[in-house]
Amino acid sequence: MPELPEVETVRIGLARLLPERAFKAVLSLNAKSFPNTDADTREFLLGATVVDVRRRAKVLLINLSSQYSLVIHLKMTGQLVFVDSSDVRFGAGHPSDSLIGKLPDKSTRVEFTFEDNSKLFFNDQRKFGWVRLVPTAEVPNIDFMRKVGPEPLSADFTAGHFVDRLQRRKNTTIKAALLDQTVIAGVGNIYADESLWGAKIHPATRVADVPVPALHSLYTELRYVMNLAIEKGGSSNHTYVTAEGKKGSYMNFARVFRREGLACPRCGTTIVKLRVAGRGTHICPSEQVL
DNA sequence: CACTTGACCTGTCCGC
DNA sequence: TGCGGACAGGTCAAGT
Repeated sequence: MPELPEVETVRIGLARLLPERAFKAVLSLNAKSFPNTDADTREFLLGATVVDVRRRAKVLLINLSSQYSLVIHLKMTGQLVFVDSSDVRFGAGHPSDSLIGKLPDKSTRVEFTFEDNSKLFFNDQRKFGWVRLVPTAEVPNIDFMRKVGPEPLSADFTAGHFVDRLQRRKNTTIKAALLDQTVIAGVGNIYADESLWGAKIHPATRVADVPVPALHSLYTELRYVMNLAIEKGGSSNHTYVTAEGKKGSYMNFARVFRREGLACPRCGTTIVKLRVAGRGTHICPSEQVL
């Protein structure tokens, strides 16, 4: 799923497209994706306008004029795609790899319609993702929000904070610690592998056994790959698309992720895939050793 | 408390 | 072609 850079890319798109639009209708096609309780929806969603669109970790927050917020987690296969009113009616004229003009489809779980007849589709093949309507003041009290760690790209997040927080998980592997959302927010499988390759750390290394200078290098590499990925519109392996229904291009810049059998860009050794922390994991076996 | 594993779903790919 | 199993960008609950 969308990791921090993908969610941030969607946020940037929605922040450009949604503010000041007013909700006119909502259709929930899967109760687990959006448990639409008619009374609340009618009172706090319909007629409300979008104030702004924010992100915390991998969660999107669409703040409404009603003092409620749509809280959205895309999990593995979620998509939020905005379709303008002219495209809702005509659809054609878009590139064949664009979803615009093809929605709703069989993965559509929620369909929002605005007063001007433009639409926002929540698509999610695997149904792990969710949309909730929550009082804005209650958002910080959601379990996930209380437990989630600091934003790795924020200006005040230092290498010192990064090292301190990772070392709280000293007996697990460095990859499991990176993926733990309570340690650092927003890191997922792609950028864990990419940053560990950058810092030349084997993902299965016990946190306590990673030298502090290597953790400092990991901090720099993680911020580098995540910023680069945001610049490239995220990584599209399979289902991920931006709010405009377009794919991101970071996978063209990936050094190890999903590149097993290909050459390491630094030393030419063949990249291998293994399993660490229950996840598919990609490394250069010459440069990342236990 | 720290850590690991399976469950949640649908779709695709790979080997027989 | 069909069928079973493994796997896919994330989190939880339940287990040790």
